[in-house]
Amino acid sequence: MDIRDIAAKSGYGVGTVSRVINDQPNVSDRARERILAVMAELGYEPNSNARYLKMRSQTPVAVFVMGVGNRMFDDILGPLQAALAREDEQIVVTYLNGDIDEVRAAIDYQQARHPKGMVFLGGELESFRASFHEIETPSVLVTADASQLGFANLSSVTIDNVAAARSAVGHLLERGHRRIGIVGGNRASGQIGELRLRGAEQALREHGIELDYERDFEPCDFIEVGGYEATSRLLERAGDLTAVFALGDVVAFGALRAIVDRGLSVPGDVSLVGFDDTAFSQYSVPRITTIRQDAARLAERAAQLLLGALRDGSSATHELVDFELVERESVRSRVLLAK
Amino acid sequence: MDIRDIAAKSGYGVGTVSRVINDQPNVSDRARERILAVMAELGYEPNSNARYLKMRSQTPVAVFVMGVGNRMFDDILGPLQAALAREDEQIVVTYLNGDIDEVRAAIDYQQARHPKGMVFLGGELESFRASFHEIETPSVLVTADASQLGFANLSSVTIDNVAAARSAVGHLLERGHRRIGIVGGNRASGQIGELRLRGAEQALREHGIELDYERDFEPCDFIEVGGYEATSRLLERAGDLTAVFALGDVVAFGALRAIVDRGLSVPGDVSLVGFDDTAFSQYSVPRITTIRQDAARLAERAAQLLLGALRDGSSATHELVDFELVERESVRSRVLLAK
DNA sequence: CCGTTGGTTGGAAACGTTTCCAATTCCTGT
DNA sequence: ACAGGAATTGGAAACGTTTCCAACCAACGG
Repeated sequence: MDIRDIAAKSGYGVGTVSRVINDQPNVSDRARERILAVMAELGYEPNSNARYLKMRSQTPVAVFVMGVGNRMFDDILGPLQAALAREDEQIVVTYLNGDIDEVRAAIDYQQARHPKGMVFLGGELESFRASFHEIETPSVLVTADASQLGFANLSSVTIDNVAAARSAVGHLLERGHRRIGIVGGNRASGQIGELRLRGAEQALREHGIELDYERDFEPCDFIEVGGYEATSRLLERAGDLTAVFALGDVVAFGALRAIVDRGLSVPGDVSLVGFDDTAFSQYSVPRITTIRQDAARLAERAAQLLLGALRDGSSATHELVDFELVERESVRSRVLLAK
Repeated sequence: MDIRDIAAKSGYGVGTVSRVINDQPNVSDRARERILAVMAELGYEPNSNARYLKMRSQTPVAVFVMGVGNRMFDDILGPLQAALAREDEQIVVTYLNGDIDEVRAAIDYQQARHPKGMVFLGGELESFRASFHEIETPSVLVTADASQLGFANLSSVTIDNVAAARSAVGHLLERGHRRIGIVGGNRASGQIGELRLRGAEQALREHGIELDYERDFEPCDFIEVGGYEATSRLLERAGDLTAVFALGDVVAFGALRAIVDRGLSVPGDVSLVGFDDTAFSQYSVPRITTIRQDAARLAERAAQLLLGALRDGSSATHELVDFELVERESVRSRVLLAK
């Protein structure tokens, strides 16, 4: 069934029918009413391919989730989809784990279909420096800072990861901790781990401590098992740690387990701070002190930025949203002994 | 840039170019080679809208996730997308929470775009009985049993939820528990909660216990906060419970917190069994005894079923995959006193 | 040398829309 | 009653493919 069938049956021309479909002006109420009635009667649905072909509008917005298993991204995805759906934009999601070639292939594949827009959640973007500069499709990075990466053509939404990590580690330092280990982040997770690490380093330095990467830092993927194994290794070689800062809640969750499995208690023996404020840290035993970044808000802003670019062609922007340290039960104060 | 540009530049006709693009026979090697070269040189990408328009093939596979926040679904989504991507099928995801009208609107919306296929994760399908019978688009239900729901036209993949729940509660009973509370499941979560509840009921009955729905059961959404609140209420009114069976791991995670917040210990005072085997139960403190259903396998089978219907028009099937009770640390045996 | 066969090839038609332009109708003020 | 403008309308062209059919060519057997 065709737009022509509707035209014929309603007694109007295809042009008029098309105008009705697209809610355009210059259609008499009588015509609109009649056409709508016929469409309803025949159960007509416009063919989206023909439509998109003509309008040279494109396939849906492509979303890349780089880091399967990072619950934080799952929390962002729902609100993102909802916000975009409100404006009638679909998303096509591609889940990727770190492997660079796989990521590149996936991006090429999606680019080839000329998506209207693109959204990147997490991931290591550095190695796409070359190709990313040429992206003209409206795109937004969530959870990574496009301007810092040097992509002037891409928008982005993040919290200030450096400041947030600094406040997390600062919290530990204020509570008297001096031997602080750090877990999480690696090449595949890219900038985000790096920034948080840098923030941690700064906080330590402000207290006159130089981070020993070999001993007190252990990288890992943002998944539970990564956090578990990394923390086990860390504790193995640096048994005197009194606190651990996990670069993500998923990691923290694994870390908590690892600490307990060594027969230590949180926060009794080791204090723990996470990052993201996912359900993990809210409901685990003990509840984990963490940095809240509001997934819904991040998603909402990302959607607005993308929509802006889509609709008005507004240019690339970097946007910061607030974070907050939320104190829970996983940090214990240490009395500092006089030296 | 056009297929015509390629034709012109290569010196062949558009028909031949099209045949090359689609890997069809009846093209000389010389022609194929030349055309491929020109395509590469010009960086040509066929327009998928024009293509689909002509081929009357359709938009991507639509996936509905009914129950935002149920981590089990997040675990399925990645592998599902990967399996489909291997066969060059895209998915567009819609996240929904329970509200029936919202769900109906979303399904209508997607149906109108004539997706190639549809996949439903979870959700309450009962109220779609009327409309679901008319679905001709190849579709598969993951986590719900189409045949039991009476949808002969839809495929589905599940574990045997009844048997699994029975073995979970059976496990508790064997360990000497007699006062067992149940949390999770509600109208919006549909069949899945019902089936598990039924399994639990059976196990109890086999031990001569009749489930008191008013006292020992508390429904809730499959999210952490739901589990927390439901369990709090349950414990409030039935303080003598020695074990809790949560109908999903997310719920179990909230339940664990609720139990601890009442000053009770798991498994010291109250034993806990979950369902799904997500990362929650694997890494929480204590680790939670649960029913493993293999998300990757579920996803893989769902993809195959859908692909089968897409490619060979194979008809709707219901498939069962294995489950397994995995014993961890959240259940303690009770010595039964002689009565 | 010619009719036949089978593999190549070109090009027109069709897919179902939107958009533009010209034509028509309807008002309005005089 | 009529000119002039605005609102409405119809229809052709275009979007970028695939597909079908007719045409071509080379090889081959008689």
